[in-house]
Amino acid sequence: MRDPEDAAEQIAGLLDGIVRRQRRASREGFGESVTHGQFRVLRTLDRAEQALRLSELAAQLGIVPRSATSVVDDLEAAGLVARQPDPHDRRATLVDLTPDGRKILTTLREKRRDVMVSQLSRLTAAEQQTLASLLQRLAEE
Amino acid sequence: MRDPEDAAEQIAGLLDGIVRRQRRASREGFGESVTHGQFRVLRTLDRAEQALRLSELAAQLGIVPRSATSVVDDLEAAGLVARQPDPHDRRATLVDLTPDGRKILTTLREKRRDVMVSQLSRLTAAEQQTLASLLQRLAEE
DNA sequence: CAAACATACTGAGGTTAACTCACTATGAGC
DNA sequence: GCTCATAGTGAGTTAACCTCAGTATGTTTG
Repeated sequence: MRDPEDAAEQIAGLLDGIVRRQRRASREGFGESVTHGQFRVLRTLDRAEQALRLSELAAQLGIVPRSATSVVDDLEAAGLVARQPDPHDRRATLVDLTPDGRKILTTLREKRRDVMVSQLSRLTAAEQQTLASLLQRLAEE
Repeated sequence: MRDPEDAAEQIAGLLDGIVRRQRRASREGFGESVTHGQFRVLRTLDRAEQALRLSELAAQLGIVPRSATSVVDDLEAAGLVARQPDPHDRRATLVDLTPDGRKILTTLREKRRDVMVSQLSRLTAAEQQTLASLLQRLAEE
């Protein structure tokens, strides 16, 4: 066989394929409501449990601040997040979930979980646990 | 109440983050030469070990044929793949790697492997093996 | 065997999720 | 008070997808 893919190559390819499929399924599942990128913002804000500066939000998402501005624009127009000035720094704006945003996030999480279930059900609970912890270590900074 | 992410949610998020980071690193690593999408085409053709119809290529990539056309256009312009008419069906075109394409693929694989090494080195060889096999099962149709 | 249907590719144009570069407003250090 | 750094955004670009419609060719069938 020609030049077999080594472990790194193979894992990279598998990750890529799985995420690709999962992403597509999410898009269908989410329907018109919210894009994947918007979902990531909602989830990040929820996890923060407080309003975040736009730049801090961007950092947590791993994107540049300018990109976060656009996503927040759309979410704000949809009434799912709100901007407010940072009282301590007039350059900064704080972004937080609105009640509507919080509500829709719950729904989306359920949909996304449903989407993953068909794939994940091929693994036992113990295997899922193992997978999660391995991925966790991969994901660390 | 804030409903901790269950296993599916958590795994989905981790996969997403890892691939995002890996993709960005690849982009930097690949430099000007070839995009991620183009790399996927080269890899698929190489794995096939023969020329593929454009539609078959698209199917293996999990994209619609129209999208494959564009990637192949660019790769052909760069001299990394070649189109030739299918002798058995004048509607179809066969796509195959050129020697240049094959050569660059080797280089790219090395770069991509390097990119993953820093992440993957956090796992032992045995853990990498486990991870690969779990992902393999997730990735099955 | 011609009409109807199916398949293979591509032109035109749109979307998502990023990016850079350059700008304004504000804050901080000397 | 001047200089430099930081926060956000306008303008414009890119990659990687998508759909819809069109042309050319193959397949089936009445």
